[in-house]
Amino acid sequence: MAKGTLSSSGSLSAKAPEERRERILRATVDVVRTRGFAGARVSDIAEAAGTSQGLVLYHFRSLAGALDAALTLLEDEFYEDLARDLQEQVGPVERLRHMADLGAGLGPAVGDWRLWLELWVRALHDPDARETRESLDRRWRAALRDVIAEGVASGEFAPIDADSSAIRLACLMDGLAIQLALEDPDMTTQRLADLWWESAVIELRMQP
Amino acid sequence: MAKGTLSSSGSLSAKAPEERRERILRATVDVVRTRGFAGARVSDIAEAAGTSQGLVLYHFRSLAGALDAALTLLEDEFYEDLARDLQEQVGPVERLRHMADLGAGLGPAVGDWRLWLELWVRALHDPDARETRESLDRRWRAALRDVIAEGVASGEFAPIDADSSAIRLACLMDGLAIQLALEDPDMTTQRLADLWWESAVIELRMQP
DNA sequence: AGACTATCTGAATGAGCGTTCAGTCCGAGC
DNA sequence: GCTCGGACTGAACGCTCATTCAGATAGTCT
Repeated sequence: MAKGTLSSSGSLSAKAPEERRERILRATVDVVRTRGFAGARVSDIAEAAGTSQGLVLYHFRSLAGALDAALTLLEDEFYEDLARDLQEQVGPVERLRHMADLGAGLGPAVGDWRLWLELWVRALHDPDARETRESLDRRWRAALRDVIAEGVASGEFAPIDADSSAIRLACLMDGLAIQLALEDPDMTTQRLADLWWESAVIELRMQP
Repeated sequence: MAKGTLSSSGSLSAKAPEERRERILRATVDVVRTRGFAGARVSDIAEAAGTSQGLVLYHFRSLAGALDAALTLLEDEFYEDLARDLQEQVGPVERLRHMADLGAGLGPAVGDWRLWLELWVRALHDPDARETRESLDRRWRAALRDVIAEGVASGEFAPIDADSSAIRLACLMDGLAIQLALEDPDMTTQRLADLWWESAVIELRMQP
C-alpha cells in the first residue's frame, strides 16, 4: 500500500472532517436552492448531507453560520468561475457574447438564479447578505464595464459611456433572469440570451 | 343626529367590522414590507393593526390567509392605479415617460419594490404567489406593449416588434428596481427613471 | 326583556425547531 | 496499554409562534 496520506490507517482521520464539512456546505446550498433561505432547517441540511443535526452545529456555530458560510462559498466560486471563463475568450465581442450565455445559465458559472433571488431578499433584512450581494454585483458590473470599455477602445463598440451601459445591461440581465427563475412561460434560457444580446447590440451599436 | 347609517346607535355595528378587517389588511401589507413574508408574524400584524391576534385569525382563517388576502389587495390596487394613471396621459410618448416615473416610484402607484421582491421569492415556493406575480407582470407588460404599439402605429417609434421591446423594457425595469429596492449606492429613483428612459429612447429609436 | 349571533379578546395549547449536552468512537502520542 | 482530544451522535431542553378555545360584549330580532 502506498503511504501517500499522512496517517497510517487510512485517509479518514485527516481528510474526513474536512470532507464532511464540505459536504454539509454543499448540502446547505442545495437546501437553500430548493427550500429558500427562510425555509432552510438544520434537519434539512443534516439529512441532505447524510449527517446528524449535531454535526452541522458542530462545524458551523449555528444555522445562520452555516447559511453565511454557504453564501461566501458561492461568492468565491462565482468570482473564480467568472474570471476563468472570461479569460478563455478573445476580444470584447466574444466575451460579451459569452456573458450572455453565462447569464442565461448556458455556461457552467453563475449557477442558479433562484439563489440570487433568495440572496436579494435576504439582503433586504440581513446586513451580511447585503454585503455579499453588493460585492457580487460590483464584480459582475465591473467585468461588464471592462469588456465594454475594451470594445469601445478597439472601435468595435460605439463610443458610449461604459459605466451607464454596463449598469443598464447588468440590470437587464437581472430582470430577465428573474423571469427565468420564476419559470415565466414567456422566458427560456435561449430567449434570455437572445434578448440580452439584442439589447447589447443596440446599446453598443455593434456592426453585424 | 343624522340617520344616514343603517344602525341607530352609530356606525359601529355595520361598518366597524369591515373597517377592522381593512385595517388588518393594511397592517399585513406594512408588516410584509418591513419584515418580509418570511418574517411576518401574527403578533406583528395584530400589533400594527391595534387588535388582538385572535381577530386576525378570526377574519382570515390563518396567517397564510391574511398574507394571501394582502397579496390580492395589492394586485387589485396595482391594476386600478395603473389603468387610471395611464388614462390621464395623452399620446404614447407621454404615457411611456410616465411609466418610467411610475416604475421609479415617483408616481403614486406601483408601490414599494421591496414588496415585489418579496412576492417573487414567495412565488418560488408558493403556487398562489406565483399566480399573482404572473398576473401582475402580464398586466404591466401588456400595458407597456400597448403603449409601444400605439407609438409604432403613430410613427413616433420605429417599426420594431412591440412584444420583444415590451418584454425587454419590462425586464430592465425589474432589474433596475432591484438595485433600488436593495439600496444599491449606484441607484436612485431619479437615476432609475433616467436610465430606463434612455434605454426606451434607444430601443424605440425615438426622435428628440 | 330575553335569546341569538357576530365580533372580539387573552390565555392556553401544542407543534416545530434551534441549540445544548452527555456521552460514544477512534486515532495519536506517550 | 493508556490517556487525551477531536469528531460525531441522538436525545432532551426550551423557546417561539400559529392556532384553538372559553368566554365577554354588544347589536338585533321577537
